[in-house]
Amino acid sequence: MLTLSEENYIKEIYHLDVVADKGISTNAIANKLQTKASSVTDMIKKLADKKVLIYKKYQGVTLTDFGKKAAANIVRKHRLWEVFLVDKLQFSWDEVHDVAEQLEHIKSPKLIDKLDAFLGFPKRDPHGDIIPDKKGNVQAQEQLLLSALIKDDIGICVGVKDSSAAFLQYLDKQKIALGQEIKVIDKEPFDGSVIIKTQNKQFSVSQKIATNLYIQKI
Amino acid sequence: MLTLSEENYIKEIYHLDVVADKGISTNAIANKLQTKASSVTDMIKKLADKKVLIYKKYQGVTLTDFGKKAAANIVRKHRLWEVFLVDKLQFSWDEVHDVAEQLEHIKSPKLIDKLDAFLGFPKRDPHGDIIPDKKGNVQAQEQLLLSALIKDDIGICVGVKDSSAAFLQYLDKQKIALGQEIKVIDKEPFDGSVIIKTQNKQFSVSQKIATNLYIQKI
DNA sequence: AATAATTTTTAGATTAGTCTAAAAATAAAT
DNA sequence: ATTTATTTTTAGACTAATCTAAAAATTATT
Ligand SMILES: [Mn+2]
Ligand SMILES: [Mn+2]
Ligand SMILES: [Mn+2]
Ligand SMILES: [Mn+2]
Repeated sequence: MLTLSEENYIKEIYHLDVVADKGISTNAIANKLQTKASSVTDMIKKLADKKVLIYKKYQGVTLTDFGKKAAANIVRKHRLWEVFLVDKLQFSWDEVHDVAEQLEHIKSPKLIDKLDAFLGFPKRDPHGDIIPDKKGNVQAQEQLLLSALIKDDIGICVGVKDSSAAFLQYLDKQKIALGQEIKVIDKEPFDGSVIIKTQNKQFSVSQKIATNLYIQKI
Repeated sequence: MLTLSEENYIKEIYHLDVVADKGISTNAIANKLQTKASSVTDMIKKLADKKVLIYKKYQGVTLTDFGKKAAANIVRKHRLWEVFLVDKLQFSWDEVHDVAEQLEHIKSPKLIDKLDAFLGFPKRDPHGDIIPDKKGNVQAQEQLLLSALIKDDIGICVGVKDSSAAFLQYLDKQKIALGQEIKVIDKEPFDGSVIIKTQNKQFSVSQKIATNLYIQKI
């Protein structure tokens, strides 16, 4: 059985694992978890003992298959709870994360199965992130950042890379929601900003916005 | 802010407080929480520092108003989650307690308000226990144990005193559910058993059953 | 290749929550 | 009113999770 702290470490390592291909460094973990490197070293030793990850001194860590499954399950719970909060309890998408951080640690396989069914077996969470299935598998997703599109490309807005409240509230303000169609009218090479058209309105978004919004081309 | 352990102590003391009128003894708490008396002594000192309860050496403890409110809030959360599990996720009433023990510690006032509304502001949990309101007040309830009724009394089954899975499953087997009408046909003084009629069936229940079922006379 | 900078690990402390065993206080029984 | 039994508290120890400061290893730079 994993403790709450162990679960948080595993989940963060899992998220870091998606991008990196080498071992995940002690410092990278410490930054994400807002702890000190020395604390991370202590914890990864414990997690290595528990066969959750492979650790060689100074080489960083990689999750074992067991560790990956455990992590995917926590992510699954986190995202299902986020769907619950938004779909059933009318939370807005910028206020669900902290509560889901707590709910993801509730231990009851039955609860998650029933919640999944109650929600209608959702595929994505309110931020467009894919919900891992019961076995820990994550559906591949062919999506691009808005910044990767070119003039005249059309796509559906399917997710956010940054899911901070600030960014989500910006999107709300601009009436950009997931599921919505977006057309790239033009791009400004100088500052990377993108002129888009959505809901019959045409306006410019900065590069920072464009590199944090996932689009599925159609 | 209270830790998970502190919350569990407070909640148990609150439950013990309802019955006893003197201070709650160290041993009573230790028994309920399955810990040692020495651990309880340590914890109640900490809780006294936090103004949750009054503690005088060897005299047991009593909750302060602040402590009572905190406890009622945990109980409120526990019971609302139980309603959610039964009403929305189709759990049976004998399998919700352990999950609710975890969910009751989720910290988010907004979550509980929204959950309460989502559930239609229930007054009682699946075991017939009154759900404290937001301010920590508990509605008075005029209910008797089945064992306190006499021949020809009629009432509605409104709650259980023992909510162990074993007892709840017994009730399921006998098709005794909350909200149901029960008539006392006769009582056997020798062993305290009670002959009841419900749903057109007439049968005898033991004293143990009769002292664990709450009835509201009509 | 040697030196400097950075990262990672170790050593030692701290806090929360728990335990066992012994001491002290209270309650019960002679 | 003593003695005995029970309850409660204290003293000291343990584990989990964290920290600071120092040592060791790795990486980057001259
Ligand atoms: Mn989230
Ligand atoms: Mn999310
Ligand atoms: Mn319960
Ligand atoms: Mn209940």
